[in-house]
Amino acid sequence: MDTARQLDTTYKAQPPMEASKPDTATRILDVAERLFVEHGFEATSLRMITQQAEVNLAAVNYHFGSKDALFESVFMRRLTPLIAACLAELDGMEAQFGTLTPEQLVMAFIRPCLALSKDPSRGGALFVRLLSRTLVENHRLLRETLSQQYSVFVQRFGKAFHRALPALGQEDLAWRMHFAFSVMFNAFAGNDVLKIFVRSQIVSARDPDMIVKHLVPFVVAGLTSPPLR
Amino acid sequence: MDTARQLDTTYKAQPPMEASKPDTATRILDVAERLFVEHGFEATSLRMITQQAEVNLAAVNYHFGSKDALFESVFMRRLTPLIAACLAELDGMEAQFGTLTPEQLVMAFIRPCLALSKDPSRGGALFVRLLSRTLVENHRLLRETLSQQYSVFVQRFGKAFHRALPALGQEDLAWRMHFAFSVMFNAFAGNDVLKIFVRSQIVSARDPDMIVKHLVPFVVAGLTSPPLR
DNA sequence: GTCTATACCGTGATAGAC
DNA sequence: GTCTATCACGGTATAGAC
Repeated sequence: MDTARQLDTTYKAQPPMEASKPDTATRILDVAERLFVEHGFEATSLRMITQQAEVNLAAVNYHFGSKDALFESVFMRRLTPLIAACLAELDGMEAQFGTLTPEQLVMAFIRPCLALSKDPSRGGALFVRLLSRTLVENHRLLRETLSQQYSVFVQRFGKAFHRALPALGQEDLAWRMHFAFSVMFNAFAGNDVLKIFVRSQIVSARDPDMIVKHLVPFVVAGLTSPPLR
Repeated sequence: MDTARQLDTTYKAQPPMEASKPDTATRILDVAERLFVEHGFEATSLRMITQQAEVNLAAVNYHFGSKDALFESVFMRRLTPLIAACLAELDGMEAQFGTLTPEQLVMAFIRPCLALSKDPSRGGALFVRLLSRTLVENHRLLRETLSQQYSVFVQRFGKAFHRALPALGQEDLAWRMHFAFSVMFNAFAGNDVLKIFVRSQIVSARDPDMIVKHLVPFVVAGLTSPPLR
């Protein structure tokens, strides 16, 4: 078919009615992303993915190697730019303000997350949920890949936090960063820990701006409380 | 075999060398608990469980109905007493001190968790990890069961928090409780959000007392920060 | 290089004999 | 209560078509 089009370009160079299909690998990624978000990793079968993507079952293993590797690809396609955006935001704010306040630091991380959650073309709010949930759940598939690729992120933010909170010792600071990112990832994951027990209409509001409005003061208060001892 | 023993009780009423085996259902529960903690739910097959428990494969479905229901049983065997212990702790402290401080409230929840994590006969630290991780991950298997059975827990603690933090509005309070329990469950889950990125020897310390020492001030600071607006 | 059809083995579940 | 046999479905590997 491609050769035919090349030979006779007058005969519809692009099929007019048929929406220009992305290539096989991209179709798989798009469908897999949606299904992983909707049903979770385990509950999504390769046969569901390949059927909706209109590709052969074996195409997944050909292009990605395994279901695990496919998940990693789906995940990294979004996370890599997000991490870069966070680092850029941090650099930009430090260039503008010098040493940042804890609140500014928290916002340097949160703002790109908010932007991503409002951009449907990059997965939108649903993907932020998948992303956060995967980080919170400490997914076996991502432990090695992430620690190799994104140690810069923690080192960079770690230094910034150390400058913003000079009164804290190394150990104290490490714990607080750990807790702070726990809350933030959990908030974006949208898993209402308390809604498991009782339906709380208030907290289950999915509006990201609403989350941030309450989240930031909580985290900043925890970070800036008096040093231990 | 049972009939033989009943007819001739002189012939070893209890086999002497053989350690008295718990019944089938209990053996399944014990082995399943250990394997679920070690390998996770999906990675643990019924064939692994029944083999180590020395029971037939079909015994699981006979006694529990399904793998999902087995997980629920494993889980509830530990969670039900834990919830009861938290409520008892709260009642006891209120009887002693009247209206509690936010720190006392947090401790009313944390102390029973600590006790459980130090009791190997009830699953110990490993089970607390499974429990917290399951809550954090918002496991599909537990959503309905939990919200039905344990709404008392949130209602009871909600009232106590409301009395301890009278300056906060309903909405503000709900968010802060949500964040507070997020951090606490996450801490006990032992999923170091930051260790995903970089190996932090400091935070990865699994000593529960160490966790609490840093966790409580962080949570209390977040809870007691000035009301919004 | 890409894609397809198909076979393989492990999984959870279940019916029916004992 | 327990066991055997069998089922449909899961991820994966591979041989071969284009």
